[in-house]
Amino acid sequence: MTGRVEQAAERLKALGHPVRLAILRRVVQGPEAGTPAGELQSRLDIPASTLSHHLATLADAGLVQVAREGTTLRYRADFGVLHALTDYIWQDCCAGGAAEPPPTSPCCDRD
Amino acid sequence: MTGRVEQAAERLKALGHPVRLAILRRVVQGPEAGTPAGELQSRLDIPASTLSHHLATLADAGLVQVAREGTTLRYRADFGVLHALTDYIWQDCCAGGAAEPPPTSPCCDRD
DNA sequence: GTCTTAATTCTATGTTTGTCGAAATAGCGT
DNA sequence: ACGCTATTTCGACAAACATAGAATTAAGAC
Repeated sequence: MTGRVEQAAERLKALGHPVRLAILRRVVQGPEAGTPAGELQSRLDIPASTLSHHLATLADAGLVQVAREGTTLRYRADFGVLHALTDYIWQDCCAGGAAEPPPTSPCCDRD
Repeated sequence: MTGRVEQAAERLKALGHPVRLAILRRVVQGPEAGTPAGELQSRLDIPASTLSHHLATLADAGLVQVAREGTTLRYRADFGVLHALTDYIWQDCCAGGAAEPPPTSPCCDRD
């Protein structure tokens, strides 16, 4: 029974590593059906075991999902979870503050 | 010369801890001038040294700012940085993907 | 069954983190 | 200067994390 805060923390921590951020980026930019681990490995040029470890961290946090296709495993991003996470930051963690209206709003007025 | 990815990772990692998330929440909900460390300590009921350690992590990441006021140190959230971080996730890390339009937009349509 | 490819799990090692009591520092009042 | 309060820094320790080579599992082709 992990609480909401713990879950958000786990996900943020999972994102909190340069290599995992790079992995996520590649996964996001890859095909919607998912990117094979092997392709990530050759693109990012890191040992397979290290990559696998990071992928497991991301998958455990729910940020990516896996699907087997023959001998290859395809990883794809879970945008819903990612979304819920950024929402959490503003709506659950940072709501109700004196400085509530941020300098610029979170997404809709970037120009 | 820390790159953009490394900086984002550092900030996400700083947020990736339940206690620090709780600290940030309190800081956000506190006065705009900043919340004294002592008040955070009594509210969160953790040892002062532990709190100080977490505050340093948040401050090093740039998520909170400190200002001295006599003997007390007031911590306040840096909404700009927080904002830049959630923006980074969608605009730099997750841009250009097949599933680019998220299920719901990051902030402006929550009802 | 054997071979090959894809990826994970095992094992080991060094590094970083989290915790917190004790000691040190910073500022203010007297 | 002295005492008092607020907060940090030090020191120690266990736990978790990151890395990566070696061994293993999984699936398909022959």
